[in-house]
Order: sequence, then C-alpha cells, then structure tokens
Amino acid sequence: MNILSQIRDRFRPALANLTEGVDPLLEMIRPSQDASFGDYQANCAMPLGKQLGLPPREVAQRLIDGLNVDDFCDPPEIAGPGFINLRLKSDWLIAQLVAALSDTRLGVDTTDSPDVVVIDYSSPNVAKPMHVGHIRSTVIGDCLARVLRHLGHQVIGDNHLGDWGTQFGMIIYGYKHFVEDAAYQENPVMELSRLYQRVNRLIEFHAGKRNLPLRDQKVAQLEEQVDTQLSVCRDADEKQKKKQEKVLRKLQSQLAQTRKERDGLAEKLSQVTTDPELLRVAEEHQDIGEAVLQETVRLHAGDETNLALWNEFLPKCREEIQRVYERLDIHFDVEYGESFYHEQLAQVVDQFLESGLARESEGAICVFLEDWDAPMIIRKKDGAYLYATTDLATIRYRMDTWQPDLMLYVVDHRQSEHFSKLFTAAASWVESEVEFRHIGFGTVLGRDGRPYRTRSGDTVGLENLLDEAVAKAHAVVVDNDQRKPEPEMSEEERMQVARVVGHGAIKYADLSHNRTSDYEFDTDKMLALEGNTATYLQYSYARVQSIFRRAEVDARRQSQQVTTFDLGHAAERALALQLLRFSEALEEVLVDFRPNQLTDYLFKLAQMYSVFFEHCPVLKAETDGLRHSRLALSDLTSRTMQQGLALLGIEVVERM
RNA sequence: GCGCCCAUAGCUCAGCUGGAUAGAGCAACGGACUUCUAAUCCGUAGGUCGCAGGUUCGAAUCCUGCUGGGCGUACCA
Repeated sequence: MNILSQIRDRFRPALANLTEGVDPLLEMIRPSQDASFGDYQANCAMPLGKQLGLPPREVAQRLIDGLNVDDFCDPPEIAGPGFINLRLKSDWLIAQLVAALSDTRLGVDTTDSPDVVVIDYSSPNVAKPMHVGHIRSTVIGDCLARVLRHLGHQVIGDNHLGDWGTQFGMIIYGYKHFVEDAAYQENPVMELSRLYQRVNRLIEFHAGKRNLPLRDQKVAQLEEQVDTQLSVCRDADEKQKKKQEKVLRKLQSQLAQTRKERDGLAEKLSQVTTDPELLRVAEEHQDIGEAVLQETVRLHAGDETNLALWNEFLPKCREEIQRVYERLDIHFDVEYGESFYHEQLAQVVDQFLESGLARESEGAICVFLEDWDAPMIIRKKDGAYLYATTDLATIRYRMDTWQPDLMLYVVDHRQSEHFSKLFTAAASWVESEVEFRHIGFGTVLGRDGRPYRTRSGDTVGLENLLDEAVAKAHAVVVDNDQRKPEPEMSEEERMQVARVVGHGAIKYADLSHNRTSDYEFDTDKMLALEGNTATYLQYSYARVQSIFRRAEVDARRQSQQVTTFDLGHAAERALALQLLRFSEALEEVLVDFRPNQLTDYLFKLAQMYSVFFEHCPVLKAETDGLRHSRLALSDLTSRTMQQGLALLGIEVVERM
C-alpha cells in the first residue's frame, strides 16, 4: 500500500474529466512540506486553470467535486492560489497500521511489472588492495540491488573485476625484477601491492622526466603572455579594458592550471629522486613503461610464463578482496572479470567492422559517433583491445544470458563520456529495447578538497578505515556500557556491537549523500556517532528493544495482537504517518537510483520516534489500550528501521 | 578549443525534477538525566540560494549571459 499512489489513482478520473494528459498533473500531488497544510497536497489546479482559462480556485473546486476520497481523507480544502490540501482520516491510518503489523513486508507491495536488472558495481582492480575510492560504487550498487530485489525485480549483481589489464602487466614486471621472496611468502598480496606501487612510481618518474621540461617551457611562456597582457590592460582605453581583462583572466587560469600540472609532475619525480636506491633502480629501468605494456601483451597472447604468474596471482588477489566483501556483507551473483571476456573480443571487433559500425583510422579500429569528435577505439593500432571492447563484449554476454530490461553501471561520474559513447554504440549493435544507465557518483574528497589520500599521498586502504571505525565505535560502546549502574555487555558482545556500528557508520556516510555530488570527509566526521548517522538509527532500534526487554509480559506478542491504535498525541500521529510512508521512500530511491532518499526517510523516522519516546511513555502509559498502541507503534518502528537499514546493507543490534 | 558537472547557514550537506515562511547535521549559546538507553530531546542564533537578466500566478529549481571551481577530451581503466 502506497498512500501517494492511492491518492493519485483517485485524482486520475477527476482530472480526466477536465483535461487530457493527466500524468504530469498527477506528479504534482505530493506530501505536504508543512504539516499545517495537511498530509498531502495537490498543486495541479494552478497550471490547469491556466490551460482551461479558469480561475485556479474554481478548477480546484471542480476537481474536488469529481474526487472520491471520502473513505480515507477528510474533506479536501482549497488554500492560497488553488492548492488542494488533503488530510488522512485517523481511522484509516489506524486500519493501515493494523494491516502492516501482521505483514512481514510492512505494507510494502512488490511491483506489478518486474524487470530483469543487471547491476555492474564495485568492479575494483584486483591487483591492488581496495581503497576508499572503491567504497561508493560498492555500497551504492549493493543498496540499489537490495531495494530493487525487495520491490520484486529480478537482479543480477555483477562485479566486473579489473583482472586483465595493464595493472597485471605491472605486477608481472615487478615480480620478475623486484620481488622479495621472503615478503612474498609471508604475505603475497601485500608484496604484489608493493610491486605495483614501485612499478607505477617508476613509470611516472620516467614519464615525468620526459614531460617536465615541456611543462616548464609552457609555464614560462604563459608567464610571459600574462606579463604582456597586463601591460595591454594597463594601456587599454575604457572600451577595450573589459575585453582585455577577460583575456588576462583566461591566461591566468591557464597558467595556474599548467603550474599545477608541472608541480604534480615534479612531485612524482621527487618521490624517486629523494630516494637514492629507487633512483638507481629507475636508471636501470629506462624503458619500463614500454616493457610493462609488453608484459601485458604477452599475457594476452597466452605466454606461458606470464599466464602462469597470472594464474598464481589472481586467486590470491581475489581472496584479499573477498575478505573485504565478507566484512561488509556484500555479495554478488556473478563476478565475471574482464578476463572472462578475453576470448570474445576479436569477434566483437569483427562484428563492428562487418556491420559498418566501425572502421580503421590511424591504425586503430574506431567507432565514430555523431555527437563526439573523438571516436570510441575498440582496438589499438598495436592490436590490443581496450576497456570499451570488453564493455561491449560484456553487454553482448549479458543480453544473451539474461535478456535484461535494464543495465545499471555504478561507476565514478568521470567516466560519463565513456558510457555515453558505449551506450550509443551498443544501442545500434544489440538491437534490443534494453535500457542502459550510468549511475555516476562524485569523488570522495579529503579535507583539502582533493581526492582522499593520506599525508604521504597514498590512497587510504579500505580495511584500515574499517578497522579505525570499529575501534572508535568500540571505545564509545565500552564507555557507554561502563557508565551504566550495571554494565550489561560481555566483551564479545561489545566487539559485535562495535563491528555493526563501525561498519554501519561508513556505509551510511556514503549512502546519505546525494550520489551525484562530490563529498568531503575526514575520518572523524565519517565516524561521528551522533547526528544524521547510522548510529542514530541503530540507537532508536535498540531503544525499542530495551522497552520490550523491560516489559514484564510478552510485550512483543501483545503488540502483534493489537487491533486498534490511539493516535491522540501529535507525536503518535506523525510517527504513524511516517511509518506508512516506507513504501513511498523505497520507490523514491528507484526514481533516480538515489539511496539518500531512503536514508532521509529513516533519519526522519528516527527523529519522530525520538520525539515520541520523549513525550509518550510506553510501559507507563495511562491505560492498557494506550500502552498496547504505543508498544505496537514501537514494534512497527523497529521493524521498519531494521528492514530499511537492511536495504542499505546495515545491521542492527539489540542493545548498544 | 570543445563537452559534462558543481556553487544553498561559520563547516558538511539535503531540497522529492516549478509550489505556500529555503531545511537537516555538526560547531556556538541556553535548558532537560530520582521517570522505558542523554549515542537523546527542547530552545536560541545563523541565508540578497555565486552574480545579472529572462520565462510565469509562483524560481534555489527552467532558459540565456557572466564569474569562480571540478572533471573529461584518439589508442589507461
């Protein structure tokens, strides 16, 4: 049962009497922002009045005349320029609550038109440990999968692992030249990660050495141009001044940009030059960039040594990543990495060539698309394939295997152009009604507004962050428990609570932001256990459990048998209405695939429960009837909270 | 050069695709623990929604221009 949908269904015939094309008008029915206007409001009389050439208030009256909502709403009221305000009848609210009480789905229906949805998310590069940058795709994708599934869609979660690209060329090269056997025996993944970083640094060093002089030159050139332009501006007459100053600003911003690039290169260089040992190694590996590409080519060509190394590394790398997924309770239906599609790439390119969708240009096989200057390259001039090729092969495979209605890619928004091209190219290739969507998200920034990194410039390991979150939560749990007259928890339970709270904090920090914006965190803020956090929601759940524990009789059973509610207190009514909006919140998530719609809903629910908790004693309610009603409201709140958090991938604890 | 995105309270962010007086959380200040968990609640203060035009009954939201920032842009993913 979805209140908003029901109201819209009732408005549909009333609107159809007056006009055509009612769908956009139905969209204008929504929850009221201000409770004093009622529970829901219809804003469609104003535009309709314009369309019909009638005063909006008169249109509103006609709408109401044709509207049948008596069974669940008070008589509608017209306000202001023509708003129609609706207030739900308490009897009806009560009946809905009673129904939800005995429903394991809490009144949330499954969809009438289930889709088959493939979600591509997380997709880390397995050659290095997961870092903070991976968390968004993983957590958002997991949440969307859970919500879609809960609403009755068939979901295939696919972890499109980066297990075949240049990064493996890098660790293969690193292994051949720099491996320390003892370290590799001790902890192979850590050693491989070290090798990756080392090779990466050396490549960047040589690239930097080549490019730095060019940058320096460019900086000098721009400095000169800025100087010249400064004097031009000084000498310009009033008419020309504005124009010339604009040119100046442009140059200055170019200069700043180029300086930034140069400083970035210089920093990469100094990482090597300040380390004599590394510098010596760098000298010995002048052609490392090209050599790494060759290792990758050999791997792809089936070279025995490289393939053997890859077969040795891959399970270890995947195990490492799997450990993080276990901790975070993330599960995929399939994990076909890029390597899975390797055999199919040649065929993809052939098909594109044969159908005329692609052609050769400057030695590369390119798909030229109408809206872009640069083509999408599907085979390099050296014969190697690219991620665009793999992505196309992946689409073909998914179409053949699952015939999905929808394919979601939960990937960093910086790749939006790649996906636009990919989807355009794929659309004319697969000839199907399938819808593609890039679910982009912003970058996780540090306090300096730059991508989140440690002081030394490395990315922050995800496991360290999780450990930190759990440790911090543990300290709070212990502190809290010890302050009670009688500490309640064993060390084991404290650890369990800390784990749930710590991991929840990290997931929630991510999901509660609008996915499209970049967001900034420092660990303190991310791990804050107050305010709009998972902890606050988990706390409201635990408080309900505490009430049930303290009740002498089997209060849970009692609450489940409640047949009526008392919503006399404003806090009770507000809580009740919020509970009945769970379904709206879930559907709102899927409108634009935004999990923060659900976190917002749950946060408001928790706030409303807190207000209720302050003002409405449950166990000491004046009458048995009121006590039962409040127990049942508490029960519904805790179940909604648990289910809502579960859909975010966050657990609850019985006490904290 | 071209393209995409962003600018909302001191800070971090919401704002449901055009609705009524722009909201939270931190931080600040003032209150509330003999009463079901104070990881909480109540209150105060804090805003020319980057700037300038336009569209209309009505704009943080849509359009145009400007300013400032981020990202991408032919063989990395």
